[in-house]
Amino acid sequence: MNEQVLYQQALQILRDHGYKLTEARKQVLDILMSHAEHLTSSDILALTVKSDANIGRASVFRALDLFTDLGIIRPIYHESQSPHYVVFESNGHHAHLVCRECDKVVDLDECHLGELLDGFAAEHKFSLSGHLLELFGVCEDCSLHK
Amino acid sequence: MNEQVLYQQALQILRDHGYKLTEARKQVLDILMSHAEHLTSSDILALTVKSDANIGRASVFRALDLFTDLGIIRPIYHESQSPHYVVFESNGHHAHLVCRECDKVVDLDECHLGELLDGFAAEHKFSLSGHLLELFGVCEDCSLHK
DNA sequence: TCTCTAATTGATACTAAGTATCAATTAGAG
DNA sequence: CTCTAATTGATACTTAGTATCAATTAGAGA
Ligand SMILES: [Mn+2]
Ligand SMILES: [Mn+2]
Ligand SMILES: [Zn+2]
Ligand SMILES: [Zn+2]
Repeated sequence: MNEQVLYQQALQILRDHGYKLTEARKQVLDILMSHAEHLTSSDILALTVKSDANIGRASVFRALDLFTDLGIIRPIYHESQSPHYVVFESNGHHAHLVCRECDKVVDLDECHLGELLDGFAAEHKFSLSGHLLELFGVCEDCSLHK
Repeated sequence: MNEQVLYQQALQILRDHGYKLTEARKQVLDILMSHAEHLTSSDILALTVKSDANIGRASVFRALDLFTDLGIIRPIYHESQSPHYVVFESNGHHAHLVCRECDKVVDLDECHLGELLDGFAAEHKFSLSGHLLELFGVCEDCSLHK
């Protein structure tokens, strides 16, 4: 999906939840959306400071936490490094092939769960050994208690 | 699956890769296997020291890294806490329902990807908004280069 | 069972990711 | 334009995780 569209959608999510569209948040969003790679918080911090030296480190971490809470991004954890951030498509999908040897991460677009395991693995010449699937949503308790 | 079996399987994986079955590793493994919850590294460190005060902090972290490399466990990242560790079944499966409001995590046994999205969500009264699927294996390059 | 050594360990000091605090600034409602 | 609650940047701090290194040990081989 177009990064400009994702960026606008994210701004809308912030507005919808009553958060202010501050310079720091826009800068961090912009960096997240304009990098296809999975950036670490340190990467993001460095890039943000580089593009606007006035932005403080705490605000960058605060933005990442906020975007994560809002489901715009998600930290993932590969190796023992610090977390990398993944931008969700607006359909909330994100699928990876992760190599256990070299930690290469291949993004899978348009995942259709049914055919996934065999189909994508074959397509990318991966030999699979396992998977972790996380479904995000709202539980019954939380739906009721508000 | 039986925790005793998982424990023995893990020991076998260590042996198969030529790692020594040291007291520190066995203690950490034991704690991982005997707790169904998702423990953080701090939890695991505290429990290990509690059950054997001779074990050093570095060895606990080293064991977690090693087990992760070997695919026995996997760190997951919810909220901005430090990572929690997940023990993989021997089939390499692990699936969660994660509530975006309260961060509750529900384990899904026996996931069959096809029916998952709708079936499990309905069963657990979750309203889904997205998912992250990670397939682990070995990429073509790594298969060839060794 | 004993020997030998590479692998591993625990203790310790260190690094750096992430957080708490707080006075100063600002988005944006009215 | 005014006003104020939300947010910020600077800074100090906490703490998860790591690097180092001399001491110990698992377990292969004799
Ligand atoms: Mn990705
Ligand atoms: Mn689980
Ligand atoms: Zn690879
Ligand atoms: Zn909930």
